[in-house]
Amino acid sequence: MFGFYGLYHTTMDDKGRFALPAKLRNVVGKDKKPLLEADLVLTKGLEGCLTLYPPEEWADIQDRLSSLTFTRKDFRFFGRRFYSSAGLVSPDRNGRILIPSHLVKEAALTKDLMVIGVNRWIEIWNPERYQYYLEQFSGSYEDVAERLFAGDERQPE
Amino acid sequence: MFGFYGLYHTTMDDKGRFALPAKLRNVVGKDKKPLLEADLVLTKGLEGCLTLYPPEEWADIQDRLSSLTFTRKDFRFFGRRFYSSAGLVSPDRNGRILIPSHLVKEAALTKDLMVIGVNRWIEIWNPERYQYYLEQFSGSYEDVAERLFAGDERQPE
DNA sequence: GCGAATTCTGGCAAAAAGTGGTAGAAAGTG
DNA sequence: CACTTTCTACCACTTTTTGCCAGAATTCGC
Repeated sequence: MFGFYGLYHTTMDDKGRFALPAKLRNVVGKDKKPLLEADLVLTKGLEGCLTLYPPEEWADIQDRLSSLTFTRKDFRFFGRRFYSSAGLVSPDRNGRILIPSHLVKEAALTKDLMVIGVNRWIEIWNPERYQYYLEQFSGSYEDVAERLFAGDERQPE
Repeated sequence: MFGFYGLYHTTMDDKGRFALPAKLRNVVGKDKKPLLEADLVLTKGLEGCLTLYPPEEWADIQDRLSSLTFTRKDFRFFGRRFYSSAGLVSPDRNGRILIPSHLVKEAALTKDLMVIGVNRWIEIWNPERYQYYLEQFSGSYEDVAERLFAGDERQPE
């Protein structure tokens, strides 16, 4: 029912902190509690962004990853990469989050940030990188929509 | 729910001690007790790193290994190599750990260390070696991720 | 359009983490 | 057995981090 929506522009200060946009901060779950209350997990996302997960969503991801066996080389690689680029963060009294410096580097973040709500999680992008990402896929928004809903008998609500 | 995350850069002094990054030191289990309280097991890991296990995780590994039969040549080899390079260590009052000198050699450690959290354990790397390891696999992060999450058909609520 | 409330931002101060060194204990050696 | 050397635990200082406060700016409601 509820989720994170929207696209926001914000800035990171010289300590690596950024203010979580209020619209995202106040999103609540079904228990009416803010989703971004205490401990969140910030991690390297796909296509070069950072992803911010609320606790429930993170637990879900960990469950799925726990089935990976570390006797396989590629899973070891993914595990190292994935967990080493994750970090527990929590908003301070002013709703700001400190981004670990190695993640700042991974996502090539500078002063200006783009923050987007993607339903169950939040993504943080370098605006230029996001722009570039969008351009690569430009024109295919409608195509993807059609493919996604192909064979889906339900009508959009 | 939570484990060891993140990537840290630290140094080893001339006695072979290194300060465990605070973010790793303070990780707690579900019983709210620090995972790295007393005795930890440090051992030769895969791909040329060292691995630091909290007690529970080590017990788990021991269980799994003990089910392997020692009548097989390769298991005997692995057992000898694995257990002989393991050692009990514990952080001093300042959160530093002394690395046994033979492990320093095994992992080709010098003054600068890279410490990463890999969920259930911690790995210690020679930074150059880790860099080299990453480069060997570069590009496969997104691939592995897609394979992992392939077949995930959940619809938004 | 104005006032009130909320959100944002820079800076500071207390607390925590990191670092080097030293003294006491244990181990090794003649 | 006594002496020397190595090892280990702890102490004290420095640096960094982090949580918090106060003022500025913006948004929202009336």
